[in-house]
This record gives sequence, C-alpha cells and structure tokens, in this order.
Amino acid sequence: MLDIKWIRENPADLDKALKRRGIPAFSEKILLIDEQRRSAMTELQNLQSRRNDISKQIGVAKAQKQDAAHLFDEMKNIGPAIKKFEEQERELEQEQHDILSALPNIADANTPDGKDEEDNEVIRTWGEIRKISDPQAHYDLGEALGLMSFDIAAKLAGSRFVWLQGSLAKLERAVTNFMLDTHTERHGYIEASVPFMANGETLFGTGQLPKFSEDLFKTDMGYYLIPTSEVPLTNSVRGDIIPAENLPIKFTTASPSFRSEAGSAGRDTRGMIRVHQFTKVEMVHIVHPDKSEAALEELVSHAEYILQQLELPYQVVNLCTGDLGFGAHKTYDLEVWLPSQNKYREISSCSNCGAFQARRMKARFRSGEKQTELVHTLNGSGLAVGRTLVAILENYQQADGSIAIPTVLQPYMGGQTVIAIENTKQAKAG
RNA sequence: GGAGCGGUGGCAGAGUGGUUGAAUGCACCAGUCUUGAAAACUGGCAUGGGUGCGAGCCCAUCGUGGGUUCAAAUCCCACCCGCUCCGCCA
Repeated sequence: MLDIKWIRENPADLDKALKRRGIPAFSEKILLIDEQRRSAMTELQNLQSRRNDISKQIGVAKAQKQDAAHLFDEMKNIGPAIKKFEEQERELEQEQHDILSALPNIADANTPDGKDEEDNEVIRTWGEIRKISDPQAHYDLGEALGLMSFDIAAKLAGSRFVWLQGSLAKLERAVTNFMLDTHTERHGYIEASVPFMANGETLFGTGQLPKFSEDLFKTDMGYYLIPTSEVPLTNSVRGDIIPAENLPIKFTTASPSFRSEAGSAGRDTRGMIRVHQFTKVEMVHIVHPDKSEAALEELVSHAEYILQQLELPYQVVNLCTGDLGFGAHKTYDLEVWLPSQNKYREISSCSNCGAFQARRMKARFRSGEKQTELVHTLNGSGLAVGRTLVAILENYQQADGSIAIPTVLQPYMGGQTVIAIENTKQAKAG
C-alpha cells in the first residue's frame, strides 16, 4: 500500500510511477476522494466534539440535580447528524482503501522499464555450463530412474503434482537441510517453523489479497494455503512496534508453497517446473528503512551462495517494471541453467518491498523517543527446492542416465555420490 | 463437539453507565539528592488520525463488529482469540 500523505504531496510522481507499470493515472481520483473524506471527517469530529461536550455538561447537571432539558434537545439533533457523517466518512474511507489496496508498489529508479521478461536486465552470470550431449529433461531422467512419478501424483491429487521416492525423495530433504543449515549457520538467519495456512488478514498484509485471490487455494473453513512462506514469515511482525535495536530480523524456513496456477494453462505442463505444491526455503528480512537497499544485495548473495555451493550455473537479472511483482520495489531473479531447455529458468526471486507491505501490516519500529516508523521488508527464495532438484537432475546427469550428487550434498545423503536406477517395488513409478 | 471462565496501556492489574484515555504497581525515560551508583523523591511515559507556520487544539481506539442510551471499558447480541474440564484424536 502506498502512503496517502505522499500521494497528496506528490500526485504527479504517483501517476508517473503508475505509468511505468502500465497503469493509468489515479492521483486525481484519489485526491478527490481523500479531500471529501477529510472534509466529512472534520465535520464528523466537530459534531463528536460537541456531543462529548454536552454529555459532560449533562453529567455535571445530573450530579448537581439541575435541569438538563435544553441539553437533551440539542443532543436530539446531533445524534442523527453524527450518524449521517459517520456513514459518509466510512464509505469514503472504504473507497479510498479499496483503491490504495489494489495499487502496486512503485518501482525503484534502477528498475529498468519494460513490458515483460524479455526486458529484464542481466546483471551477471556465474558458473560454467557443462557440455552434455543430448541432455534429457528432468522428468525423463526421474521417471527412468524410477524415482519420480506424475502418474501416482495424478491419481492422488491431479495434474501439476509430483511424487518422489527413494534417493530423489531423500535428495529433496538433503537440499532443504543444506539450505537451512547454510542460512542459519553462515548467514545469520533464525529458523522458523510456520503454519502452512493463513487467514485473510495475513494474505492482505503481504499483498496477495485482495487482488490475487484466484492464485490461492482456499479451504472451506476460510483458510488460505500459503503460496510462499514469505507470507507467514513477513506477517510475524504484523501490528508490532519493534524496538530499533532488534532490527534487522532475519527469518528462514522451509515450507511447501501452494499455487493454483490459474491462468498458466499450457505453460510448463510437464515436469516439476510449475506445480501446485513445491517445497521452498524462504528468507525474509525486516529492516530499518535506511538499510533495505543493502539488505537486498545481501539477500541475493545468500541465494547465490547456495547455487555456487551446488555448482549450478546461473544468472542474476534485474526485473523490469513489467515483470515486477505487485508488492515489489525492486527484484532480482536468479535463473539457473537448464540443459534440456537450453536456457536459464527462475529458481529464486529476491525483492525489496520497501514500506509497501509494512504499511499494510502496520509493522513499525520505534525510531525515536516518541516516534514510530514503518519497517522495510524483503523476501527471497533461498532457493525453490523443487526447481533445485530439477536443476541438479539436469546439470548432473551422466551418459548412463544416473545423477551425480553435488559434493556439498553428499554428507546429507549419507555419503552417497550418485543416484542410479533403484530396485523399486512401486511398479508404476518406472 | 459439550461445559465453564476470560480478553483493559510494554507487563501486571483496578474500574458503581456520566468531566475515565482509563486508578495502582512494575518496567522504562528525565530530573533532584549523591564523589559515583543504589535507594528515596519529583515529573514524564499508548497508538492512529484531523487541523494549524507553530505551542497546541480536536477526534477515534479498553479483542472485533453491531445494538440500547442524551451518554458505553461498563448493559444487550453476534463473531474472533485464549484458558480449564470432558469427549475425540496424531
């Protein structure tokens, strides 16, 4: 959510910022509503003030056993008037809130202008792409090994789910633990274990609601399945006033992420690239506003470190305005090399949301003796575990169809160095 | 799921429908005293918003939303959350 005070003072800047993101000018409408709202509010407050005044006088009169009839008369008129302005103020407030809730964050000055991912800017690349003749796709490799089944998953749940077993299931665990250990032991994060469902207020806080409800799974009890653990991690400070010395707060967690993938029909239909449920290790920073820019660089470096340790080639891109997420001020995506597709695919997204989410969440810190200020929030995948498995399968595939296990993961695999065909009892898995 | 109890400021904890944004204690901050500290004493100490150049003034908020009333932390209704006991259960 954007700051109404800022909009009031910089309407032209708002429209300019919206235009960069392909949204028509809104300042005139917002300002009009804001003015009406405040004028109704002033009127209302005057009446309330008068009501309080008379109320006190009645109290005094009663205590002194004096007649208060004339006071009651005036009150008879004020009551309905207050009701009227209350309603008017509430409607305008609602209208303003609805508009502000649906406006995306303002892009950073360093965010390149652009329409879609074609216009993203490659910042740097890392690693050497292995020469693999006739590279197989991860799903072919996994199924051939008898360790990955989309048939079983489809039977259990439907399309866009995956079943892993044996060494591949264990590899998922190994990757997850490696990432969590690295972030907690090397990068200074606090590990959390979080609810995988959340209420509407929580989803509003991070910006998934009200605009993107169709992307979410919702239970008939009114809970939403989290589309990312950014949601619970970031909302952990919702409504709080944090002592300044407690900043920055850095959380990490591993969790499943649930996405309806509405509107992505026909895209990445095969394999694990785009599924309804995937495991992801998430990193979240809650920081002082002066520190968020530097925190984003730090966050990206933490995600990059994982890829480097796994020796997976990747590139870092600065997302353009057209590809920027709703709540993001600036975003770096990490894209890992996928031999079967002969291109880089997103494996992490690291965003600085500035005060955008904090304002929705009312998450503040104590900035002075008596002042509070909104914190800045950042989030990044570190990394998407499902896609990391894809990347390992494809980049570490060997001519015989087996998969070499990256060195750093071997301790997490009990010393195992390679994943080969396993004698499985699960007939359909092969 | 059944029965009961409860949600008030950073925490603890009062509060008879009427000058209560709310006693008191603790914590915290400033000052007095002291060589210094502690103790004691004095004062300050919620959040959001409106308005004003400003000191300030005003409004709202006692879990949330309605209602009763001239007036609600206080009465009524619904919901949410927490706790205890019973049932069920990993």
